[in-house]
Amino acid sequence: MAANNPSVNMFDGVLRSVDSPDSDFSNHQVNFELSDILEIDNWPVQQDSMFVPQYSNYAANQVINTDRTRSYHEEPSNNIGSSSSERQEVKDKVAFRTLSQIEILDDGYKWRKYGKKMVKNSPNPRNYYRCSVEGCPVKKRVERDKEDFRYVITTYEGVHNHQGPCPF
DNA sequence: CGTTTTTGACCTGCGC
DNA sequence: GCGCAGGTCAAAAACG
Repeated sequence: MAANNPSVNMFDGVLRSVDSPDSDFSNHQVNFELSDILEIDNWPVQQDSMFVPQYSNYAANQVINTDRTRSYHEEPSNNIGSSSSERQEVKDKVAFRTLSQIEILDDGYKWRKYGKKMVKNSPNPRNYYRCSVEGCPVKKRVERDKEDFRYVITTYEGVHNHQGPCPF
């Protein structure tokens, strides 16, 4: 169901964090250093905050394609027997697809891998990462697209507790 | 020597 | 209730 046409539009979609105007993502915008190959002008500049990961580690001839936009909130369905429901805040879960050879996308944060799993219906494993900063609930899930091995599907979950360790 | 990766085991939700 | 599939833990190895 995923449109496998990698050579067409560079930026088919943009990742934006809904309902989080001052999400931690917003102050984490980084300009791409790949302006040679990326048509920045085609970037569909959207409203409020959008999250532009930092692809500084990419080779110069890599093609970035942020394709999918998905974000939803996990709302409390029914808390059975949970008296002190720790339903503190909504969980931002965003997933996007990136055309890249490498899967470790340096987005400025430090991640610690805590699991790997082979998923059914896909020959590729799925890697589970967690933000190295203690107390930070952000998790990240990286897997290759089963249709196109050239794509990497990254799923962020949660909002960072801390200021992003921006090395620049 | 501290931090991260690796990897199998364990846990849990869900469908049958 | 059981089995499968996805998600997490944790101990040991690997790494810088």
